[in-house]
Amino acid sequence: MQVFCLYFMHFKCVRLILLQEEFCMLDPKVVRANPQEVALLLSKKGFQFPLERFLDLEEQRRSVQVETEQLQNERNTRSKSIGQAKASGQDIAPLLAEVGQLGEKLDVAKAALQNIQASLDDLLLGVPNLPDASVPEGASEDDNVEVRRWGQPASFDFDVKDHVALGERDAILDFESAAKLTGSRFAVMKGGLARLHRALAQFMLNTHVSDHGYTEMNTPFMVNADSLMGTGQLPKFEEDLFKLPFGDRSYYLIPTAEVPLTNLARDQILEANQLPLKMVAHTPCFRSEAGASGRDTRGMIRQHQFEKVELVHLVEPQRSMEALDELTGHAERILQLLELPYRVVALCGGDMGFGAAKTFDIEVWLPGQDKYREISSCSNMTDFQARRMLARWRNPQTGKPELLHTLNGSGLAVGRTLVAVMENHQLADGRIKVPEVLLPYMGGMTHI
RNA sequence: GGAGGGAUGGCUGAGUGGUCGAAAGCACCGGUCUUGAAAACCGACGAGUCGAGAGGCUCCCAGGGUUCGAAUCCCUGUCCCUCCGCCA
Repeated sequence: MQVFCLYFMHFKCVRLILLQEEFCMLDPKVVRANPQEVALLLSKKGFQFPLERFLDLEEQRRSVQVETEQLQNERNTRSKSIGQAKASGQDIAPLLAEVGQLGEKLDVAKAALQNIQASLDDLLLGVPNLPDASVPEGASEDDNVEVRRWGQPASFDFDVKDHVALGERDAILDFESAAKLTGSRFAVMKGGLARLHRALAQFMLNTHVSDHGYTEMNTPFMVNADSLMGTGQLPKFEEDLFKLPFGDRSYYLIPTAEVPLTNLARDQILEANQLPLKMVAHTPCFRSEAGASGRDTRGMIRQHQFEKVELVHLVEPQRSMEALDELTGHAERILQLLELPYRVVALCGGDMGFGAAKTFDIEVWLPGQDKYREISSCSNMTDFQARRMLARWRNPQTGKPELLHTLNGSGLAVGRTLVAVMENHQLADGRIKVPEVLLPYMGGMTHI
């Protein structure tokens, strides 16, 4: 409780600070106006902003753009006068001669501008979102700050098994078969365990729809490059994705439903009365885990394919930090109903994702590993994704389209939740007790 | 897979080489009227970008091309619709 209060007060301060600071987003204008401050904030995330190069490119862009626009203006004016002369039956030959080399000069200027612009875009697309002022300093997960705990890890009067050992009975969790079918980092589930896995997903989906006011969505599991650009997985993190060549382009398997759900707002202008838009989807997720060889190779914690129930909010900018608390709470509620002890940590700058301004991880207690492990990650992306995908709403106060704020969080990762249920609700004989809230989904099965 | 048609502002939809960033309607916003609201009427009303401002520039699916000048003509691609074939 004490922790909670402290956390809350802290949060209030942060909101105040945010209101004063204009540059809580990665707006080109903002970068231009406060390059030093931006660079400083980004360094909190462990990112070194190429300040010199940016300022240099900006300077070039400015002068070339002015030149180009002047040439265009001249051309437009002259073309217009040719049209008028022609209409009034005058001789236009001398006018045509005058415009002669204007076109060539314009082409040169345009090409130069395009080059500079492309370099600038390249640079800016690779820059992560600015961390919120409340984000703890730090380089790795060791610097994350615990915000609160729920539940008491159970003490067992027998030797606890991890989920891999528990799954060996009758091969209900079968990694060997999966390796035969596909390769490493896949799993086959059987019988009651497969059903429990399905029950978990159904239960989460139902809870978010019925109790938390989300709209259930069903989306494609493959997306195009534009969508991944919008949410920030591309261009920087292509090696984390499964890519499917298709004709002369490629589709990608979604690494999270955040991609299709958030991109629904791409190139849209939403009316204020449509907000907040809260969506939930149950999808498989595919990750190459390129940078994780050797990590979590045992068991179901880190797979190439897993299922997840994902929560996405699209909200007015002023409300986004509030929405992050709400979203995190919705994910937590699933763990509470499943009677799984967990803690919530605020990620430090160095551990945060590319597009996030603020992230809470929820870590569930795993008796088999004797530690808390990530089971959900809830982030406020502020306007970072919205800017990339041009997702906007019409602000009634200004009458103008303005960028939305986007948030997402797992509610929850189904595979990891299954692991947590197995390990936390295991019995001395190696069976698993089905949590009460899942009984309606289990067709009379009380144990597995 | 074959044959056609289409893509224009928040939406519907006109516009086939020269003041077209674009008619009209709807929606939204402001006002008149009303106890209040609705209706009616009047007015404003796309977005981005540069600029202190005046104003400039860009954008009519995307990318190329023709032209002094392209929403409009040509080429390529994407998506949508209709018909035929195939299909869970």
